[in-house]
Amino acid sequence: MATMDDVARVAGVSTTTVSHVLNRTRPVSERTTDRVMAAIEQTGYSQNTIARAMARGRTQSLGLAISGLANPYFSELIAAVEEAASAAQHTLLIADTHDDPEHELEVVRALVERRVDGLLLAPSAGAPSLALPYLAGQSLPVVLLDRFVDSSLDQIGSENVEPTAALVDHLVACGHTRIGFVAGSAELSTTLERLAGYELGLERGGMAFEPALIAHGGSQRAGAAEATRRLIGLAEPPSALISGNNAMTIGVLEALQGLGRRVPDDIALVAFDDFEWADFFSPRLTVIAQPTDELGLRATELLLSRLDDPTLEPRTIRLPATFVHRESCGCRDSS
Amino acid sequence: MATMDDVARVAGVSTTTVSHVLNRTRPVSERTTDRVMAAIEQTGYSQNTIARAMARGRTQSLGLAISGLANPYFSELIAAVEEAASAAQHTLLIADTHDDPEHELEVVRALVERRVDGLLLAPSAGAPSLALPYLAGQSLPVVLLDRFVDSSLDQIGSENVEPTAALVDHLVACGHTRIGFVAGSAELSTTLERLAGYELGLERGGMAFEPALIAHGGSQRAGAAEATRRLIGLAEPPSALISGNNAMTIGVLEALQGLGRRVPDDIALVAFDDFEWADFFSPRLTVIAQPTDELGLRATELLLSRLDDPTLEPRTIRLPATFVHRESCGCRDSS
DNA sequence: CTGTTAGCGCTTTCAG
DNA sequence: CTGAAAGCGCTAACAG
Repeated sequence: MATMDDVARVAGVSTTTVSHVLNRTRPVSERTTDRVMAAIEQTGYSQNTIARAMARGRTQSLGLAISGLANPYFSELIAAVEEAASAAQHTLLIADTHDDPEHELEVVRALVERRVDGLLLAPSAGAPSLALPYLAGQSLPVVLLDRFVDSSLDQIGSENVEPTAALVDHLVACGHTRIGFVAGSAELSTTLERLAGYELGLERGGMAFEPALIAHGGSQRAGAAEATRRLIGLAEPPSALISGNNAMTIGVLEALQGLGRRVPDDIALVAFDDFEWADFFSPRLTVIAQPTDELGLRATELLLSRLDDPTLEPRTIRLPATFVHRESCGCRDSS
Repeated sequence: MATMDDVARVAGVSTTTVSHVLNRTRPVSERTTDRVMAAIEQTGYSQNTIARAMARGRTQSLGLAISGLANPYFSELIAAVEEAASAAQHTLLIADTHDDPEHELEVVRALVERRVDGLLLAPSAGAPSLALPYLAGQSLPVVLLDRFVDSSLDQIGSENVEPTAALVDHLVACGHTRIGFVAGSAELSTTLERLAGYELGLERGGMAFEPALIAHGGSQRAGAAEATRRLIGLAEPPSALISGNNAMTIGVLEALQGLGRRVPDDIALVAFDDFEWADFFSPRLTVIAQPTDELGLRATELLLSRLDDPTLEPRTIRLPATFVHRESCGCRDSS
């Protein structure tokens, strides 16, 4: 594979000059430029990012470590981050943490070893004891995504409390009095906040908080199915369910179908997180939609700005999420 | 950030030795090993993949260039490839071609510039005139995924003809006589093959082939919605529809809903490609499911084997796809 | 069992 | 407007 030296030789100039025409980093006469371009063409030269990174001390790449790459929420996030990154001339390296602290540490380490210039991380519940301490020793710009765990770092995510409360408000308005909540992993800040929103909604609706109506679904599909079965198996089962995130929503529906309960005829269901296809399948889910595009864009901007100026004060940003009214709540009003 | 020299200095050995203990690439006394490990700990040393790649002439990474990262079919593929790659100690660099020849060339070039050791590519329709010729000049091991375009390269994908014919067979068995087909981009091999399967099924069912019943949906959701409207608008509209891939299936349903046609009551629908959640939403889609996991695994093995031995003859592999009977076909039989 | 040394392919002073 | 030369941090002969 042709190197810069090959190009220089063919063009009859120094590698310095080749480098400068490639990077437009100092004026080069038109004649020389042409010769170099011709030589590049002729040799089929292709830049070597590795060597360049080595010489410059930065890779012009960003790392993105999240869980469940296939999760539609994260897919949209990836697309947005990728776009923002490449607009700023950065490549994106993506890794899946599997939401497991050990694995997370491993992939974060891999990203560091690849010398990404900055890192976007959706921290797992165990991050504060593994990945984050590791990162603290690496002097690498980091922004935390989705979940809030360390205010000494830049963090960005959605509003959780009020939107979840809005879900409850709506169900209450629909006449429900027993509302079950399929919650995520208890260690995640999002879970805690959505639970707080659930309680807030209950309170606003003048309803008693009943611990038995909360079932932990572990943020994953299987756990949510399990949790749903527990809720439905209650002596006084809920007449409406709230699912804490999109992966769990699939699990809830799976369980409901297994139990022969139809949505919304037999039971109402609303959820946190939207699906791209939610309008075209039934039950048509009433949900809270996160502003994933903006989340990805702003997160990347946050990171890039810190690369620019590492002395910036840590920032925490909350973006609003919106209520999308469809039919799984079983009401006809547009509350 | 600590370098190997720092570690060597602290441990009181040469960098050579540090390198060798890190890579287990030649015996080192236990005592020395311990000193080195301690020094690594103490300095917080983290390997530098960039420098290592530079010195070794390979990056221990593979590139994956596909379109529609969010597409569930590709998401599963990514997961499988990633797993196989990391099992073989390779990092995966993922890029989205957007199924656009120009953009594809750009991302393929970016991957080459990052010096991936090998490349997995789901070629766009225009690949033979841009990305492939470029790659031909790069002496980089490549395997083509999903779509077949160049038998001088390794290629792997699913069976398309017979499975699509099976979809038709089933609809015929359900009593349908006018079956519409929402086809993908006309330049893709998958589209051609699925069309061939459609015709084959028609023929086996003793039905006339009617060009008007084929509408090109451009492989994307929007185009498929459009195509569906054309089909439904026919003087003699079809009583059953076949969608050529998962992105288009969403578009078909979108259009059908807009037209107030219910599946399967007003019209039957079957599709190529399965969805993870297809069992829990209605219409419950009857589909052909591709063996995405195996596709990803085998594709990666193909690539790794070629890295091992570049002289191998090019191989073309077809994997079977399976019929999954649910309810959108509107029949109760389990044909 | 360990160290010396010569690069890998590029960027970037410093000098003309 | 152009070049020489010194690295960037690591690996891998080669030598002991």
